[in-house]
Amino acid sequence: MSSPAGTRRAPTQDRSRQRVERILDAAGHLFSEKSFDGATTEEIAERAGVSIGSVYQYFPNKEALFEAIADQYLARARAVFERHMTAAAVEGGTWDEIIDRAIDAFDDLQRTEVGGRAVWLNWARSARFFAAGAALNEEFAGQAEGILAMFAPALPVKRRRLVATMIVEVISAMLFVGVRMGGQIGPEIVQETKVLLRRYLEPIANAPRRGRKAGSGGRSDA
Amino acid sequence: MSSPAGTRRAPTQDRSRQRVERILDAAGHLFSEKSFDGATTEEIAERAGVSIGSVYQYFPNKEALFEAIADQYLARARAVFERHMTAAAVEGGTWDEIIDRAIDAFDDLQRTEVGGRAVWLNWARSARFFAAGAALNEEFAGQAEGILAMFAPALPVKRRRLVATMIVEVISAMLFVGVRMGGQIGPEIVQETKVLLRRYLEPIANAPRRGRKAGSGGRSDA
DNA sequence: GCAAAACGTGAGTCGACCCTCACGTTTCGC
DNA sequence: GCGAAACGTGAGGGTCGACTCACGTTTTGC
Repeated sequence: MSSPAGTRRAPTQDRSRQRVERILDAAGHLFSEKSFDGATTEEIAERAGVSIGSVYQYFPNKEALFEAIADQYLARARAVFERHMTAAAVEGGTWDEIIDRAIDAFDDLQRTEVGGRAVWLNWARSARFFAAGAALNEEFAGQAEGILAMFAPALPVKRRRLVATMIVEVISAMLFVGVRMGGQIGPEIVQETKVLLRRYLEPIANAPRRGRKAGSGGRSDA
Repeated sequence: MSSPAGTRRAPTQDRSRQRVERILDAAGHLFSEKSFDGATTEEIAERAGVSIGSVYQYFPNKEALFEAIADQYLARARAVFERHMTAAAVEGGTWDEIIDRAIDAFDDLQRTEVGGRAVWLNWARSARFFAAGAALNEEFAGQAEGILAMFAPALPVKRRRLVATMIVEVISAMLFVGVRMGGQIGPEIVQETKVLLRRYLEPIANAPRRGRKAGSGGRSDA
């Protein structure tokens, strides 16, 4: 994902590394405020307190800026998500707690990471950015599937995929609402999303966690 | 919403009315395939089989094209939605049937109306189009609230608004998935969305329809 | 049939924006 | 301290795309 044609110098000094950070931060803000096409490279440079030439010193073109942001966000999302999930697994959390943690993790991430808004706003647009978005959804759907496999082993594999997709889409929708609302999601929306997913998933698996065989008292979930 | 500054001639002959139709159709397709910024006016004219001059004969600028599409879509959405809802009310449908009908209505609409994809893809982007999107969500949330008032009178007003918002957001998410998938939503996603909403709304109101007092056996729904 | 109005055309204008490059400045290695 | 490498700059080139306008064609009203 790093510049096949038109490679640029990689920053080696501290000064330049900080500048690259500032550029990416400015780009993230502007891409989420005005969309990829709406933001100009000039604006990005200005907001970063840098000349336009400096931007192109490290990024071959405008799209590379977006890709760098998407990569950063993906990495952070992966880390945050995994941290929450393994913590929940190790601490022996209940099903409900897993859901709550997942939603809180994304809420946190969205609240602290500007790149997230930029990515969620722009990834569905043209075929150009489809890759980044598809990677995100694949990533998360895969994680969700893994968790479903743990907590609802009786669920048929094919249906497991569908349920995982629904979970990811609902959470995506919540994040998108955040983008629409200018970056922050109201806490009552977050809370209600937990309710929504709990009720959806309740019939699928409500046993505490492994050991007990799934299906004891649980519905069949056609 | 129709051109305050830079007004253009309104088509009076049949020939020109058909041309305007073709232009809007082409614009709808291109806006949903390549986004508002991605589509050029030249392309739109070409796809409509019309010269660029003809486009500007009836629309003062590119944004006016989008606004016209949004208006058309809003009108059709309102009509389809109301038709389904009043039919359900008159025929004395159950709670579940109302949900199914609502989802089917949107699915239908999205499947037949190109403007829908254009609107859903582009409305959240810049502040320019926020109005159209806000109008849509207001419209639908209001409708949902009305139905909730009918079927779940015990639900506090404040919470009713939140639940209505969640319903609209979930359905929006489904429509957005359709846009991502190139225009069509898989039937299994549609089906699963019904399941999702049914389970979410089940504790809120599952009495058949008025007459019986709400809350008979139903949970309190904190 | 004819004038007038409506309609249709597309080469051309104008501004915006991505990106380059030749030249100046700072940091590094020794 | 000094040469070299890395870094920083911003005016300007080149392209692209929204929009215009002067002129030709079709339809309408009578």
